[in-house]
This record gives sequence, structure tokens and C-alpha cells, in this order.
Amino acid sequence: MTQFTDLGLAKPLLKALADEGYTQPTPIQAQAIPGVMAGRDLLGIAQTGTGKTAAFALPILHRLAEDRRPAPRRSARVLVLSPTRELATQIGESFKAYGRHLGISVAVVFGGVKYGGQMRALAGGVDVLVATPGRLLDHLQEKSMTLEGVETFVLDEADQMLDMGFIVPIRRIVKFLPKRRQNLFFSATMPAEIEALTGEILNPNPLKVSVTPQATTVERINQKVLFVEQQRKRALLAELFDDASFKRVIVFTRTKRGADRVARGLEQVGIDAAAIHGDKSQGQRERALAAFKAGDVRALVATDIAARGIDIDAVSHVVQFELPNVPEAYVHRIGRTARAGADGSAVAFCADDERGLLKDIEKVTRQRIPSFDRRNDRHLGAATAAMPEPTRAERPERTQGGRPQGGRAQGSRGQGQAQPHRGEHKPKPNRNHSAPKPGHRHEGGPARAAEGQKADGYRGPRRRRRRGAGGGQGASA
DNA sequence: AAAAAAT
Repeated sequence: MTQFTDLGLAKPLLKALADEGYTQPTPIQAQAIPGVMAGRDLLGIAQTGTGKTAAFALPILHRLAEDRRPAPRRSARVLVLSPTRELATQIGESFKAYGRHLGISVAVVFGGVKYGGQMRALAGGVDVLVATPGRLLDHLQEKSMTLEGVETFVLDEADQMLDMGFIVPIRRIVKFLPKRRQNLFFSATMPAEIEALTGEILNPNPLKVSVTPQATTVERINQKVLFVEQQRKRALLAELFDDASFKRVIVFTRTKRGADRVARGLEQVGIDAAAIHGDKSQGQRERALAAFKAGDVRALVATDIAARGIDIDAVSHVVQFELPNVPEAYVHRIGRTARAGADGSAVAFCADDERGLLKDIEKVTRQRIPSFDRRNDRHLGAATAAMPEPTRAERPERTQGGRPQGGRAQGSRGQGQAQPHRGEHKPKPNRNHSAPKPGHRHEGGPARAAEGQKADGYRGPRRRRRRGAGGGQGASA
């Protein structure tokens, strides 16, 4: 087996690796390090969890160590672009850890924080700059930073950048880079747009490295699916936490509001939890992550902001409170556990209307996930059973077929109750009951009011309606 | 359809 000591890395790097207890490179590291050290471009098809960050950080640091020169003012010798602030922070920390005996300088630049500190950090130049695209472009356009003198450019998680609409900003950033440079390009998948981008960014004939972590990481994760009614998910989640092995748990929700709600729900039953999502301030995001890492809270409730890349030690369980709309996200989410050789478990909740998503996930991952039916558990959500019959005024409008959606006993949603469930699942059309029908006269009256009074205590829409316009990606829809 | 990222 290849050892780090066989790769010809500079002594101070080997020392830092030994400090951390690393002796053997992962496959992507063994394949990528020699070529990148020699100055070649790299196209890496790899997800996080493969040791990707070290695969580029180590050879880059080696090159910096071999060729000492002052970093250009207001600029950097190495630029790394990352899709999220958390991942950028983490990459910066890796460079600092591996480069600790080299005396190299690292700066991280992203939005949500003041400009002054970032400008001061860059004033005299840094060796390594890690940035998210938006704020970096801002600095470039304001000329408070330049990219002249960048020797190596790293684009991490390119496919996630695409999903987040960063392709245009990236093209703009690349225009600020010197023509002659080394490029390292990483993506978990290769959709056509990303393929095209590789052609624009990379020099001809790059070293290609492809590693699929599924076989190695995902295999060690103990996965299961629990079928449960949507309105009893919170009770089931609380029950899971009765098990002391649920020490350090990431709970994924589909929406930002959902993350807040689930975190509050856990707090209500005495389980310390913190929520993290893109609507939280940068300070809140950092505090939540720090509290979770320190073990001050057992649960980190997160949107897919934390699905990729985030590397937290000893996450015992990943719970998917809702299944993701994009099947690939399932794999990213569960990959937050069982890291660095540890064990880990992944539990996914699946409500009746999520069966289709589960099918997609099983197709994409080419696996059958063991499932358990936790619907109609008597001890769960007792309050729900005690729900009063809806009063006359709250009764839903009679629908065409004359069936006023039966099965009132369990919760008021009426989703999928129409058919008695048998052992196996038949795909059912599951039409959208609440869609307003043309020709209905009443202005969102009784039926809607009833919708607002949910078993979980959710009272009506508390979302402030924001005016759509503004910035963002609205135009495309 | 939602989330992330620049304000």
C-alpha cells in the first residue's frame, strides 16, 4: 500500500499529517497528488468523503513550499472556490492544519460578514484564498481584490455550483484569472453544462481521477426507512432520541421554516437542538455549528445547506425528517455520518406522499433500503387521536366524486387514507385535494380555515408574504 | 419545488 511518505511530499507536510495521525492516502489522494505536485491540471469526479480536500490541499501546499515567493498584494497565489460558506471555512481550516509547519497564510472570504476584515486580510497578499463566488466577485468588481498572480485555481463541488446558479459568476471570476495557471476541477457528477465548463477552464489533457465513494462509505452506513404519517413525524423523532445512542444527530428538513419548527419541537421535549439554514445570520450559523461540534446540543436541524461537504466528527445518526426532492441529496445527506472510519446510521422518514421520492432514491442508489411501517403506532402522537370532530363549518367541500375524504380519525390531512394500506405499496396517483377548483365560489373560506388547524398545533400561515421581485433567480421561472 | 449565494 502507498504511504504518504512515498509521495515525495515536503517534510513539514508529512509532519502535519503525522500530527493528525494520517499515514495512508485515500485512493483519490494517491492518484491525484503526484500529478498535481508536478503542475498538471486535474479533473476529479469525486464527492466529499473521499478525502478530496487533502487531495488538492497537500500537493498545492507542496508547490507553495517548494517555490517560496511573496504573495501578490490584494491577491493570492492559490484561489479555491466553494459553493457554501461552511464548506469554504472548512477548506480554509484544512489548509491551515496541513500547512501549519510551513508558515503559509490562508484567508477565507464570503458574504454575510463585513468587508473591512476581508480587505485587511488580503491587503498584503495571502498564499491561499478560499471564497464563495458572490462576495469574491463583489471584491473583484470593486477592485478591492485582484486575481492577478494566481498560480493555481480550484473549483470545488462544481455541480452544486451549477444547482445554485453560480455558473455565470464563475465564468466572470475566471475572466479575472491569468491565462497561464494550473486548474483543479472537482464535481460529483458530470451533467452537460459542467462538462462544457471543464472545457472552458481546464488546460488540454488534464489528469482524470474518478472515485465513487458509494462502495466504501455508504456501505458502512446502517440505513433504514420508517413509514410514518406526516403529522406524527415529530413524535417519532422525539421517540428516536429516547435511545442514548442518538448522541450527535443531524436532522434534515426540506425547508428552512421546517428546520426551525423541528428544532423548536425538539427543544419542547427537552432535547437540545440548533437549527442551521440559509436564512440564519452568519453568526447564528457559526454558533449552531460550533455548539453541535462541541456537543452542547444533540441535534443539528438543517436544510440541505449541510447536506454536502460538511465534515463533523462522530455524527452518530442522520435523520431525514423529509425525503429530499432530488434523489442525489439522499446520498449526500447520509454521507454526513460514518466519516473517517466511524460507524453511523441513517434513518429516513417517509410519509405516504413521499413514496414516489423513495422509489426514485432506491433507483438512483441501486439499493433497497430496509423499511419499517410505523404508521398507526398507538403510542405516538396521542394528542392527534383526541382531535375533535370538525364542526360543520370546517367540513371540507364535497368533491366531485361525492367522497368527503374519509378517514377523519387520524389527523386532518386525509392524504392517502382513502385506501386501506396493505403490506406492499401500490403507486397511487395522490391527486392534490386542496387545489382550488375553478367554479368554486367561496373565497378560500371554510376548507382553508380547517387546513390551518393542524394536529401538530400549526395555526395558520405565519409566513410573512414577501414581495417576490428583488434579486435572485426569479426570472427563470 | 427548495435551497444556497452579494446587497
